[in-house]
Amino acid sequence: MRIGDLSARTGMSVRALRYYEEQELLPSDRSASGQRHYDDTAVDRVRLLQIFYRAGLSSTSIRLLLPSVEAGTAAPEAIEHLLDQREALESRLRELEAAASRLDEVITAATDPLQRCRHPPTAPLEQHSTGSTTTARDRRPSP
Amino acid sequence: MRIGDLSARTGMSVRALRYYEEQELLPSDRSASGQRHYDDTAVDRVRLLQIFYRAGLSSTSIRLLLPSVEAGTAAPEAIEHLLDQREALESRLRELEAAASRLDEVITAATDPLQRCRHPPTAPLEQHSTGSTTTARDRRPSP
DNA sequence: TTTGCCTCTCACGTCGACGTGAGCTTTTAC
DNA sequence: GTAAAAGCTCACGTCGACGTGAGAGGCAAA
Repeated sequence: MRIGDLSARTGMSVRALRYYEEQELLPSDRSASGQRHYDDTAVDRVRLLQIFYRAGLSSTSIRLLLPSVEAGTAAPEAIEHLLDQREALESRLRELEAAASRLDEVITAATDPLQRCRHPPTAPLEQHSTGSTTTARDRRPSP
Repeated sequence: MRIGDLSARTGMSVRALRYYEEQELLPSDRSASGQRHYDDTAVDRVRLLQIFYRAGLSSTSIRLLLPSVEAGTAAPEAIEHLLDQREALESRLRELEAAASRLDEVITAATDPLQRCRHPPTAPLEQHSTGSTTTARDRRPSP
């Protein structure tokens, strides 16, 4: 398939796909006239790239990660990097949970029809309960 | 306190604090000569801002959120925005979990000393088990 | 008053993942 | 055979949260 087909099948722009190749994340065969050609595995590759990009990883990190992910194994230095990235993801997860927790407090207070008691309206920097983050979801009024 | 003190107490750069004021997120009193002065509540405010910034919210979103968070309640349109941001956080959480899950697979396979059976080395785009994300953590060898 | 640190306001620089033409060649459809 | 559609390579633009001087003024101690 050519780049337009890959774009259609992955939802990524043609520009993005060329950018991935430039970053050595998405190799391509070239026809005699220079056009890029991909096989079906490229679709999965692009989706894998998107998983990492959307998680906030940089091109460089992904480039370091890819061989291990593809091979299903890793050299010792690669493992170090894997663990570093895993820890970074974990701390970003906790940051997101902290923000979600704050939003949940406000949403709960703002959508509670009974307006319970008179808590101090905003307890500054409350110890975030290390529990789950499933507090004030799905409260959007059904229209 | 002046801006240097606030910087020291929050860990944020002086430039960042001025930027927050520019974004109407951190008001300040000004002395006759134009220097910024803050009271103690500013420390909590900055920390709250960081919670949202680190979660990936934009200045604009935070500006819309802040009144509700401070007041502990919200107008109907504000509630809409609260729910939008909450949903955005949720989907970003899921993206992070997807990436973490992929890394865990690789880490497990790469650090497992027994190299279990002969799974296909990389199952392309496996259905991510909707369960928790606590699979292959804390495997870093104690040095 | 001088030293030294802090603060002020412009205002340009950065970095990363693409967007967006410009100008040209290749492939496809009729 | 020709025109539209798709591809190619530069190469500059973008956006957001600050970093980084430049140049000038403010403030407490000696």
